[in-house]
Amino acid sequence: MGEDEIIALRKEKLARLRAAGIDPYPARFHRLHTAREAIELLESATAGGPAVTVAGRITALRNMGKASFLDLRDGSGRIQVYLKQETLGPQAYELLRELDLGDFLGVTGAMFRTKTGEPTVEAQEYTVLAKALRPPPEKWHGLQDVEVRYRQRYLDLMANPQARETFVARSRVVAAVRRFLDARGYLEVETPVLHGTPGGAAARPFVTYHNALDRQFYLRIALELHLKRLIIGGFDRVYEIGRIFRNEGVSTKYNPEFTMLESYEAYADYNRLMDMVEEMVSSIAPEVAGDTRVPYGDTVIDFAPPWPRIPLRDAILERTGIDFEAHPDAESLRRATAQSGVHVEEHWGRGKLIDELLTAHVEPHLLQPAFLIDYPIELSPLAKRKPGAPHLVERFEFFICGREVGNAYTELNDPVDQRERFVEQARLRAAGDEEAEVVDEDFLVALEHGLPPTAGLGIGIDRLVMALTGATSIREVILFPALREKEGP
RNA sequence: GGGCCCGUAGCUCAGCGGUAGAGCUCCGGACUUUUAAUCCGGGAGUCGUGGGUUCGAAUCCCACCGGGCCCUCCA
Repeated sequence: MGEDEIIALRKEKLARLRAAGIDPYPARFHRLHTAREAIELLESATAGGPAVTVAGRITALRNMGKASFLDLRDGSGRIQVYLKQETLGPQAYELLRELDLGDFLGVTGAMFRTKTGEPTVEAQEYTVLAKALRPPPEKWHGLQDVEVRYRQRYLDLMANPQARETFVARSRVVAAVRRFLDARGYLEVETPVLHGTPGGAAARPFVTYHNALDRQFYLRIALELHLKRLIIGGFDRVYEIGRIFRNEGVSTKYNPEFTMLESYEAYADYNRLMDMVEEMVSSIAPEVAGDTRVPYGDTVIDFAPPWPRIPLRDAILERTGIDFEAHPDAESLRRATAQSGVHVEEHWGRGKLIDELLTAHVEPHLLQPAFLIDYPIELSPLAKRKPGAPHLVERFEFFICGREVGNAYTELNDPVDQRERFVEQARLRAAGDEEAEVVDEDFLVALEHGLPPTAGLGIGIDRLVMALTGATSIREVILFPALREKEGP
C-alpha cells in the first residue's frame, strides 16, 4: 500500500469518527497525570488501583478481539492502556478500529498491573485528541535515514530515544551554565544580533538589509565587542548565551549558526578563567552524564580538573619539531610549515601559519580536556600582550575530543594599542584576508572611556554538548541543522 | 571546491543485465492480560531525476538533484 493510500485510509477513518459524532481535533483535554505520575501513583498506592487521566501518542496497538492494549507516549515516558469491550461498551469499543499508530488519545481509568507486572490503565473511557494522517516511522528499527532525521527532526524524536536524550542533555547543559554563572554574580544580558560593523572574531558574516534605515547590517559573528562595552559601563560580570552566524562551510564540526556563551569579568585575567572553565565543565558533566568520566568512541573523556595548561609554542614544537619562536619572519615559518605536510599559501602571515600548525598537528591529539596558552599576537587582535613577552598575548583555547571548544583571553584595554591592532587588521583585509577584523570606531570610542582589566571567555555550546554526550557530528546536537534546500514538492 | 560512498514499498533493508523482493507498517479475518502479541489471508513501487548503451537496465555509462564520510576552508 502506497503512502497516498495510507493517507486516504486515515482520512476515511477521520470521516467515520466525525460521522459518529466525535470531534477528532478537540480544543482541549484535561490531562491529570503524566505517564510517569500515573505509574508512580500505582507504585505508592496501598490499596486499590488509583484513578488516572493520561494522554499521549499511540505508539503501539495490540488488538486481541474483545480486548486491546495500546501504548501511549507523552513527554514523561510511556504507559500501557488496556481497553475491554465489556467496560467500554460495544459502540465505543468498535470505534477503536478507527485509531492508528501516531494518533493522540486521552484515557481515563484505574491503574492496575497485568499478570506480567506492567503498570497499566484500564480504560473507563477514551477521547480522540488528534488524528494523524501520516504513518509514523517503523517501530522496531526506528528511523535511520539521517537526511530525514535532520529534515523532519520530529520523526527522529518520535522514533529514536537517543535523539530525545541528546536534546534533553543539551537543555541541561545550558541550564547548568546559567546556574553556574548566576551563582558567581554574573548578569545575563542580551545584545544586538544585527551589527553595523561585524567584529569580535575571524569569520565572514552574513549580510542583510534594513529597509527603513536604508542600510546594510551584518548578522553577528561574535558577542565580544558589545559585552566589553557593558564592562565599560560598569557591569563587572556579564554573560550572554546567543546565536552566532558565520558564513562558511557546513560539516560535522561546523554549522552556519551556532550557540555561543561569552562571559566577561572585570578585575580577572585568563588564569582565573582557566580555573573557572575547569570548575564549570567538570561540575556540569555529572549533571548531564552522571559522572566526570564520559565515554567517547572507544575511549573515555575525563573532565575532572586539573586540565593540562600547555604553551602553544611547546605543543607545536612537540608535535612537529617546529619552534615558531625560531622563525620570527613569515617566510621561514612558511617553509617549515610546508615541510611538516601542511598546505600553505603565499600570502599567509605568521599568525595564520601557526594556526594551521595547531589545527593540523596538535588539535586532533587533544582528546582529553586541555588548555593551550599564550598565543602569538598576530592571531589575537583583541587580546592583551603578555608582560615580558610582547609578541605573545594572554590567551588560551581549550580542546576536548580533538575539537576546539572555547577561547579566552585577558582583554586588550589599551585603546592606543587596540587602534594599532585594528589598523594592522585593516591592512590584512586590504591584502585580501576577508576574515580580518574591521576597524570599529564606535568600539574604540568606548574603549577610550576606559575598560578595567578584564578577562573574557567564549565557549561553543554545541561543541561542549558534543563532548558531554559523545556526539561525533554537530548536527546531532542542533535540532534543525542547516541543509541544502530540497528541490521539488 | 576535490575524492570516495549512498539513494529500491510508509520504515529498515536485500537484489547488481533477463517477470520487483523480505521483515515491520498497512488492509480483511480469528482471538478478553498483550507488550517486536500470535495465527490465517491480501495489498503495497516513476527502483532519486533525465539522457545513453543493449534484443532487454533497479543493475552498465554520462549528467543533474539530495545525503553521508574524508580532504580543502573555517572558532
